[in-house]
Amino acid sequence: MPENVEFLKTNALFKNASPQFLKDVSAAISVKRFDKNFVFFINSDEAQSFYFIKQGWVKLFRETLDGSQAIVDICTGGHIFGETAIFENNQYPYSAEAVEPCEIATIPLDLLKTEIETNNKFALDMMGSMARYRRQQDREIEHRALQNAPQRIGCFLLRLADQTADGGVTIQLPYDKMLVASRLGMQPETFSRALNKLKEKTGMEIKGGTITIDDLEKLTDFSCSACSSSFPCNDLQSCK
Amino acid sequence: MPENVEFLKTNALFKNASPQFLKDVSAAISVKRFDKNFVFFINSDEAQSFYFIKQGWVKLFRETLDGSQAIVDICTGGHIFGETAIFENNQYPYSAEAVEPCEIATIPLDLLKTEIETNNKFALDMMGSMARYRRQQDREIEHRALQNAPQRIGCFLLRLADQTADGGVTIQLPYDKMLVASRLGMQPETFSRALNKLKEKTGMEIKGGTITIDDLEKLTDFSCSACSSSFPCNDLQSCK
DNA sequence: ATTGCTCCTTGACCGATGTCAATTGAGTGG
DNA sequence: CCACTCAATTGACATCGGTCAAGGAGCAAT
Repeated sequence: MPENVEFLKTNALFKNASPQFLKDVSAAISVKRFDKNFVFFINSDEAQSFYFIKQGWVKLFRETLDGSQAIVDICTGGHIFGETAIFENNQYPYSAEAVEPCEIATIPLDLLKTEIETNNKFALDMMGSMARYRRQQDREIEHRALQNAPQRIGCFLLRLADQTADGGVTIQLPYDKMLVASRLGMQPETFSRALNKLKEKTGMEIKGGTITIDDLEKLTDFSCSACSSSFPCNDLQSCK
Repeated sequence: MPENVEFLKTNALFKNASPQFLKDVSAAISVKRFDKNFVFFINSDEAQSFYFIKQGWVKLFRETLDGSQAIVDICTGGHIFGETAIFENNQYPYSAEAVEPCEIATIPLDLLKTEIETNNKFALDMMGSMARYRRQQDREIEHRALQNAPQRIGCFLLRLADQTADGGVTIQLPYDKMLVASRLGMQPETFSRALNKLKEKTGMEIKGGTITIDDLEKLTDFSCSACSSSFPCNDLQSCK
């Protein structure tokens, strides 16, 4: 396997990639650093490439004419984005922007398309990846419908936390509180207030983006009651 | 193509199905009528079959411990459901219930799985189907975040209406108002009030489940302003 | 240390939606 | 035709979250 594409293996999607695909990608790939706020593409742009995140966070979103944004997803290292354009007449179905400096590999979509069409194992992995995303979206819709703001935050924190930890747990917010808020579909003000309520209910400690809680169960009791998943939603992988 | 499976072709997913698959399905398929409220399976049941709707409406949903439901989808003739269990360790990821008497074909999941694994064209169609569903879900999340209740209803009606019609249009609600309400993620009371507001704003006429509007543009003006899709969201097919 | 910037928090207020209860209306079966 | 049931509407009220505006806190550049 060519050295310069070895990092692809951190994404399960590529575990059955063909040698030919890897060779082609190796020849065509471009890895670069991008500044915060760099826009990779915007919704309905003609798609030439998909992207693999080596490091940093990227925001996927759509926006209305009046400027309000709906976050589609927020991805980080090991994840790809823009690949769904294959099934959308080669148009990106959302916009993508770096939310912090990041290191990104750009790969021609054609190669991915060919690989899907010719390598059945890969196609299966792709479907698995799409199904995982679907599950995540379904859960998202359910959460927005059935959980209130503090519960949604709690659920979000649980997914960041090490579920196996027994004693106290420290959770680090992966990015801005503002961004977490929009990721969860609420305003920054609401987020701030809801986080406070969560603190009251569970006795967690909050210092900037660092949150410490001595008993995870308090959090699950509070958050997971309004969710259809059985207790810790550990089946929820992050995107793709 | 065996006669007793010809109806499968009403779903684009099966247009590249292999002769062997069709033959196997033909031998294993069971087509039956089911009463209203019949439960095909519940969330996390072990999956043996997937289902093809010949006629009637089926509700896909998940529910929390305390009994509140989140509608995943509401499907009708030509659509399949339960097939995603393939990617979910053979467990159904939601519950399915008939919302009216319907005619349903039951088909072993194994056959579908084998076909996906061995027929690449079919696999590609499957991915297209999954991508379409994904687009629908993304749109759904966006709608819930950015549109208010009357706008969501308007958007729903637009998708039911014949977009090409120029003069007056008559729209028939496909099922109970209660069910429409939960499909749109709101309470029946809210739905009732929001529909009234929509009526005021657009001058539509409502008689039971029949809605007449003389100018569709009034509806798009009102509903589509809070949506990122360019005007008539005609790219939105119903599920699968 | 000072300035300026952005993120975050807090307060006050309001509108949208959910909740509870009562009533009306339509369809069904006796 | 009447009683029953369930869908649908309507009213009153509570709650949640959004909006607007005003600080405060952290941080970088000077």
